[in-house]
Amino acid sequence: MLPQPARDEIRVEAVLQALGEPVRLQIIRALADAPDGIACGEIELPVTASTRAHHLRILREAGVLTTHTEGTRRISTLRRQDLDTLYPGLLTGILTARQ
Amino acid sequence: MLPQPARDEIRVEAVLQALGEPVRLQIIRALADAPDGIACGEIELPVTASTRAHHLRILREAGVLTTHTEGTRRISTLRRQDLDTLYPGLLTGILTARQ
DNA sequence: TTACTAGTTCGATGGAGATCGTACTACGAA
DNA sequence: TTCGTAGTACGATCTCCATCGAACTAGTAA
Repeated sequence: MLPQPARDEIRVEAVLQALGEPVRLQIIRALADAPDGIACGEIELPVTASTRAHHLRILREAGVLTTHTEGTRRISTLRRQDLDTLYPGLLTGILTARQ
Repeated sequence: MLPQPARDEIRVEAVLQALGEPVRLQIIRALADAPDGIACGEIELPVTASTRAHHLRILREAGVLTTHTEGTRRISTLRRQDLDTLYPGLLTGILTARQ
């Protein structure tokens, strides 16, 4: 598992800043549809692989998602329980807002 | 009342981007403590008046707060009901996260 | 009128960060 | 081993935006 903040190290400023970017919001929505996680490359995004890796790092370091390795692939999963515990309703509020 | 988006014009991207900035989050927290609104100048912020006005405009145009004029003062209020309707739990999630 | 106060707008600046290409690592298959 | 694939790290660039000072508007008071 790649380095990430513990639940009590997650700061709401970092979470909101991480979510306030269109590409990263797209990633979050893709992850929300994949409860068992998804490989980075499988998310359709209008950016190159290196930019994608950059955004995933931001999200991971903010505590929004967790990443573990399976062979050459890296599976990312929403830290839904941690976020729901810290900020009840936040994630749901964002995800249900999908038009 | 200053120009602001109607409830159905509020976009979650704009809201999250507006909230993902430390000074603006500080403003939101001050507003949350003042249900009847508060004059911009009364919020303690580590920025000049013009920067303050800039942030308030961002928040207003995103649909997070509403502003009306009382004499020379501009009173800002959280659009709590609109936000709760659109993104139930989001605001509460953020505000209860205050350390 | 004049003066003061509250706040906005404008233009400029500086810094942060989104983006990319390239080089790199790590794993799996042939 | 060699090759291909998945993904990351680094350095450079470029755009966005937070910030400021200065000028401006509008209301209030003397």
